[in-house]
Amino acid sequence: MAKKVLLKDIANEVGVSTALVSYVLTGKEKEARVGVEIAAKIKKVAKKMNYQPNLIARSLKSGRTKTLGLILADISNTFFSMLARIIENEADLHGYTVIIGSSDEKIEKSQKLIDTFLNRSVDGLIIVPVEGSRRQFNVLNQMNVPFVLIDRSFSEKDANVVVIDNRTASFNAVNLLIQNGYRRIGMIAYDTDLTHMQNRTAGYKDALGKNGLPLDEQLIRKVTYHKLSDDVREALDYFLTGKKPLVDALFFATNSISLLALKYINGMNLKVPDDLGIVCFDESETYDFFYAPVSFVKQDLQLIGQKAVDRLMNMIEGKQVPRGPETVPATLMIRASSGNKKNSD
Amino acid sequence: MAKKVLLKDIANEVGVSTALVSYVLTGKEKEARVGVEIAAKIKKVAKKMNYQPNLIARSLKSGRTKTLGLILADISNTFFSMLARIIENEADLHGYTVIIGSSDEKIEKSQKLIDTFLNRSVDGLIIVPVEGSRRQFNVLNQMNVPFVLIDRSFSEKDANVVVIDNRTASFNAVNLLIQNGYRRIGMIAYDTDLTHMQNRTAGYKDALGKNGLPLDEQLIRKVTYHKLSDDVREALDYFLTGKKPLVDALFFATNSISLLALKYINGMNLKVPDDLGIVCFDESETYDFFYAPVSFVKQDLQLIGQKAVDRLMNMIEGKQVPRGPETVPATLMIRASSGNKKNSD
DNA sequence: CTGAAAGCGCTTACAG
DNA sequence: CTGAAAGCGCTTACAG
Repeated sequence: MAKKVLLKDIANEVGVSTALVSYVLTGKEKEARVGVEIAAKIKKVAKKMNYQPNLIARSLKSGRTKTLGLILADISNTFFSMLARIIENEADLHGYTVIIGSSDEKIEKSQKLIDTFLNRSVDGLIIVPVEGSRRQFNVLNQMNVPFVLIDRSFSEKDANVVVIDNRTASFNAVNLLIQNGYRRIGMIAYDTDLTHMQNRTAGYKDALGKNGLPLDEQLIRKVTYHKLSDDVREALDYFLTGKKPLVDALFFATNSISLLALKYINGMNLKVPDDLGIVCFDESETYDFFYAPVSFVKQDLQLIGQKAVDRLMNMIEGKQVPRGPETVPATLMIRASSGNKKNSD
Repeated sequence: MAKKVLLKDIANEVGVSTALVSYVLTGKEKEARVGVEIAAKIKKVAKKMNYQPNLIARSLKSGRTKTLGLILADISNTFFSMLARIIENEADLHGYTVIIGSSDEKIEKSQKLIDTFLNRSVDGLIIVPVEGSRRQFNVLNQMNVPFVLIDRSFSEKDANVVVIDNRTASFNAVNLLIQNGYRRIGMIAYDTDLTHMQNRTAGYKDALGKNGLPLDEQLIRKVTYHKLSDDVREALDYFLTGKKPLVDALFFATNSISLLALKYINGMNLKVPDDLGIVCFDESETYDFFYAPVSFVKQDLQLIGQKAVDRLMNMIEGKQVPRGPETVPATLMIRASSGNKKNSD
């Protein structure tokens, strides 16, 4: 690299100490009561020489890097890449840069990313937590590292979480299917203790209960992230390929599940929404292209990203942050896939 | 944050100087000829105390950050988020962390990201260059900053570019349509001087010429990124909504164009591939869901990411890098949307 | 109002 | 084989 211009160069040029230059260039000329003329001259010279501070040096001294670490499940999944984009924008508004990593839903990867980011002295972390990784956050808490969880958490009382109201969102989705005349509604969900899944399942049950429909636990099929494709296929076969289908509608608990399921259903000998009603979770471009445009639960990603960054900023600056999860509303987008199947009844 | 354990702490614990600890922990015990026993002890204690080096301090001293800057057009676009994922993985294999930013195809944003990344002392940059931003790279060259361009460039002679063979890929796509009986083939492309577009257009012309079809410049419609939706719609209306359609097949030059076009065509009163053959550029989940699964040019993103990172690593390490662009092959994925329309002729 | 100096946590020539 | 010390480029109490 070429020789960069340093504080010292400016100091020499102007004929003052580096201290003055530093004060002026970091906006502390008032506190340090730097002479007005000298301050003006320093600014002018700095500009002329196109001075760019060495942020590494500044960080070493200040202990702050103006950098956030963001750990997602998978940046190549649209849901997360959109979130990443928003978080980068929000962070930038506060003068922060973001480092991103994908955990692939694996504890070890998540831990490795946390370690890497801490070694790089990030000022705070935004994390989509992985099943079974609770310990990681106890450690972070002990270390006093500012962090906020997004999308999911481990318990309702977790202090620093920004999530949608999954239970209500899920209730609305399933309730829509019921209102539209479907009666045997199956669900495909992840097999995990994370709260977002728990709540989505709870919302499903709420909707059945509220409408006086019986709960059949067999109609909630659990799938595993690491063999998702097979599991989804198996679940759909279970639901639909018997002599008489077990369900007349399905609710998919995430966009990754939805994508695979829709692809498989696309090749099946049945018609959505007449033979099968569908509501999915999370947005996807593909929903528009399914022959019956897909109804889905839309999360307000902008708001999630914004709240997560705001909250983290407050923690970093040592401000008091309200305890308990921060909940953001979700919207049910009603399209063709969810009925009206039996309006004529 | 909690008190971190420092080199000094280990030195005190073992009863040696920080120099020895540093040598041992950075694998220089051989060169520094540290005693075998003392080395073993240092390692043991470091492990016991869970020492994590302060990478900021190391960077300040060494002048290297083991960080790469990655500037994409838009991380929320699947094409780029998949690429980002691959580049992160590849960089990690070399012990590097990646900072990502989205330029939104704007020169100023791209410049701002470059400045931010340089201030953070990244060791190198991987950049998807923006229309009209050529100057940025002259400056980087002067500053001796290692960087490689991906996906596009400014001229064929550009030294550090990793791209697919766009001209051939495009030729193959259009040639397929012609082989399948289509005769009046339109193209929607970006209005830009960047080489990838130039080459995709050239490939289109090659295919017409090779097959003895006349070139009608009116059938190449140029659209602008910043009003893409309107422009694509306008182009499609031009092509298809006259009394007699002007084309019987269309070639879309990027996935962003493809997505909008397919959505619009989905609502039109015509049948793919019978009334209209289609080939798109770049992969998309949505292509599977279009009623006639879409044929497309598939880039080898893994190879692009890998070559880009490898090349950058070599530059960073001061190795000789071969001049000229590095070209990666593309694959034509043939599905339903591209015909055979007129096989019966 | 301004300068000399310490210090952030490392790495690495240098001396012994 | 090992230690004392300089230095990376900043920031900031301290002294004057």
